[in-house]
Amino acid sequence: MSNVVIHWFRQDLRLSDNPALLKAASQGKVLAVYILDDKNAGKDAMGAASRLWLHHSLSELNASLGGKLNFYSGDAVKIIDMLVKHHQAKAVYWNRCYENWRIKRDGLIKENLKKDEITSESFNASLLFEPWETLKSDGSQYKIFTPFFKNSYMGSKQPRLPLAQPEEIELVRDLNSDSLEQLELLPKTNWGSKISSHLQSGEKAGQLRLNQFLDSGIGSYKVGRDFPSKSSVSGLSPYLHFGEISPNQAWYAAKMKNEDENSERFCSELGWREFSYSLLYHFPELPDKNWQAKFDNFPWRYDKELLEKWQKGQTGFPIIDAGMRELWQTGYMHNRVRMIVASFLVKNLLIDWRCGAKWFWDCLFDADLAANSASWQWVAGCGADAAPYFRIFNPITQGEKFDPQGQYTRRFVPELAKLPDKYLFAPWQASDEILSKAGVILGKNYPKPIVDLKESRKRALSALALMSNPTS
DNA sequence: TGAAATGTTGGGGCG
DNA sequence: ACGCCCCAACATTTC
Repeated sequence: MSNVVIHWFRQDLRLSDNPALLKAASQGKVLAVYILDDKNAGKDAMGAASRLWLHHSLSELNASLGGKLNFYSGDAVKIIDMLVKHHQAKAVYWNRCYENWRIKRDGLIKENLKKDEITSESFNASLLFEPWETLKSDGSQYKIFTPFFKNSYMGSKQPRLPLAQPEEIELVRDLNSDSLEQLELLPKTNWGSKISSHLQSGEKAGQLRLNQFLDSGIGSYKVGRDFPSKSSVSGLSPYLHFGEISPNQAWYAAKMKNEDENSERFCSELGWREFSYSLLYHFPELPDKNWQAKFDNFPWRYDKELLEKWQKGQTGFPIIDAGMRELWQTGYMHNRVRMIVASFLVKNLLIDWRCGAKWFWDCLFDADLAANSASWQWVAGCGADAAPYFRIFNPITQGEKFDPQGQYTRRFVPELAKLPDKYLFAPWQASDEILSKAGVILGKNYPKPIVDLKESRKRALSALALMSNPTS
């Protein structure tokens, strides 16, 4: 047997605070691999934006490994087996993932390795606490966020402190591996080249983003995070998703910076990420099935035309269109706006939350099965600790409240840039004179609203009320 | 991590 | 000075 061990990179595309890599580096020569496994992912295979981000992230990781990262594409079960045999590896190390398809696949791989008497060990590198560590005292999972977070994250138990990166990794190359380009992660459309300018992936970029957030964002996080034109949010979601930084690094960096309401709020947002993972782990069908079964017969309306108008940012509601265009153009959407556009799709258009989740899955750099599924279910009202069915955002009010000067909306809906603030979020209410002065022709260079807010709100309320209480 | 409808209060105009 | 109406402004309830 050789002195080769395998470190299998997955959602841990970093060198620092990487328990499995640290272990591997201490055990022998390391064959570092990344496997693009669309076969086992099936319907949960990555979307276009994720792949683009991943491509550049892998490129960065490869560079930091001196070009010695090995790429493969295909069924990881077969590829790991092949690699172990070919290199006579004595051990395989990786950090755990929590999507159902990955859990199943990794379990199978672990079994196979055990049969062949090859050491394998997995670690936690993606969560502050794993789903089986955050159970209630009776062994069941938390269904409400506040006690989940309070008892699991604000008690005596502290998350693991971040680990240093291995001092030295002796890397070995597999000359039969693919090149990064052969994974074909880059989009072939020209959407890809435009959106690439909004992308800074990799561990270094993640650390930089974290430091920028600590310097200029976190100080006003609690209030500022609701305003899409401010840069108070962390912007860390894609880095956390791909493991370019760890939640432990973010958690302790925030706590070290300050222990005030702002850092507390940021940590609780990390908590929501953990809550989503807990939900996904204990209810693997979270991406496909209503967490609350009473929604199973809800009369969603499938309207392709309306769905497409929402996707393209042509709904006639400026704050909605701004958000949807931000998503398409930048691979990102501000959290407050995500809630507004999601509420609009699900409640005003009565379109199934899964249609929205699917679009986000394809368009977001930070697309994350746990967070995306849990958040859509939260907005739709069918999730755990979800928004009550009667909470329906008014896109006019929300725009006025959270983008009062309209910088955000004007940036992504430039055809309305000259409208005065007063009418920016409801252009159809402006007089012909004001509209023409601003160069706006409704139905021509900006759409008329695709639904009546008041009517659609009423329609949603009665449908949801009927579902909640079908007898009355 | 809402919004709209409804209820209450209090100041000002006015006969 | 008084009652009455109007209507913000705020509070409470309901969906």
